Amino acid sequence: MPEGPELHLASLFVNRMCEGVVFSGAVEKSEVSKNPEVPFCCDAYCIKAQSRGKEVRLTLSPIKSENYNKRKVSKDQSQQPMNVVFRFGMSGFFRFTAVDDLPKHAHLRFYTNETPRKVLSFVDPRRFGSWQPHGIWQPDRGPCIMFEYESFRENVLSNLSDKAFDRPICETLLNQKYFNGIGNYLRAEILYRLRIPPFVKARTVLEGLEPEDEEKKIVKQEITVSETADTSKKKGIEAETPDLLSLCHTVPLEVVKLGGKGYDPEKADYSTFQAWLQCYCVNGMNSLWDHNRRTMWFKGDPGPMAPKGSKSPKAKWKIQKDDHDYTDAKKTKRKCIDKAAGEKPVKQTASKRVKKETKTSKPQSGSKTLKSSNKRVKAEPADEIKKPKTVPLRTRTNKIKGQNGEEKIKEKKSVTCRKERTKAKPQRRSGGAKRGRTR
DNA sequence: CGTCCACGTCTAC
DNA sequence: TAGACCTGGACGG
Repeated sequence: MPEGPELHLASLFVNRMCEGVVFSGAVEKSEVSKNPEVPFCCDAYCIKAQSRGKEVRLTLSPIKSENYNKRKVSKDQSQQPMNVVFRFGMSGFFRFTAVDDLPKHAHLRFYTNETPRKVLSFVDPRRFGSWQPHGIWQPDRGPCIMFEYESFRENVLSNLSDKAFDRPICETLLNQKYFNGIGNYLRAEILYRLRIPPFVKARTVLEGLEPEDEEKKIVKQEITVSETADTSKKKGIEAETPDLLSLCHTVPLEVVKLGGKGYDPEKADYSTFQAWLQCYCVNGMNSLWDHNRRTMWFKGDPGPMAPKGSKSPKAKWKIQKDDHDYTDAKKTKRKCIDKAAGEKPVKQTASKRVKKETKTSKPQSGSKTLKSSNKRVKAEPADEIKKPKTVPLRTRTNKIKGQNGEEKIKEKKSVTCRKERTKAKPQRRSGGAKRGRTR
């Protein structure tokens, strides 16, 4: 769930689920996690959450009450609240379940004092996420794009001489020192709204923007289009087009407004988010790897700083957007991709990506299948449903798969590129081997 | 069964 | 500017 909106939704989730709930005992960490233990233990405490950009902070507060902690009242050094700051990596999220339903990959757990007990878990399958006990907002991260808009804007515009702005705008947008909360799907959606070519120098795009941004009332932008149009007519004021920094604020807030649904293909209503996406993973859009080999989705011209010979990664699961068939759009599907890919991909992107050492590590926490293994209902009529649950959008009728198959066109070409993944073989065995590095 | 890809940092050459 | 760090889903053979 990891971009600003998802982190914020996670904080809302925690506050909603934990309101009035009393937690008790020690905080428990999974065996496999390399993150630090959280040295907090209390007979009765509550949990509150707050988000800032791509971080979430939980505050564990001992409950003062004669009912709780009575025996140690004398202990003047009564426990103080503790902050734990989380980063979600690529796959982190919070869950609140019965103890018996502890999710797989629940790496940090807070237990309630109920009976039966329940547990708030930080779940993180890939373990790229992290937490810091006694944590503070990471100092190098800038103001939150959603909830510290004015200082965010100020921070960017007063530092345009920083070499961070020498890079293509799409890469600078991932720099958390200036865009705390923007991630890969947001950069695509934001640039797409303004049709800004992603590989144009960031400074070029940003210089000239007004520091204040006073005239455009952010609130106004949340009104429906028609309404806005109306208003501007009445007042005779031309509704100003939001600039890039304004969209860095409002676009993420749109996702927050979608509610429980952010980027999370596992959720049942993932389709709501999918329907919201206009560019990221949308069929018909172009994509290229940026200089960090992150996929940049865009439409039209990539811009002058596009990595030469960059390939367009093969996207499976592209979203089909036929619904509103405004004019063109549609029919272009896939052709764009071919084009990008076709531009003589100069395999140069060297290779790398070896790995795959099948480690022997066992599924740490319990076996997923245990208890209610039947979770997956599989109600659908087997035979030919194709699994891609992620493609619920209508129109999957004909094309879909077939279109993917289209790769056959230049397949040989792509094949050659792929091929060169030679090199290194897994060294190091799994498990305990590495493990050094603290913090 | 093997390959590729994924919402993000981190840190060694 | 490359990997490293991880698991798992979608696909291809």
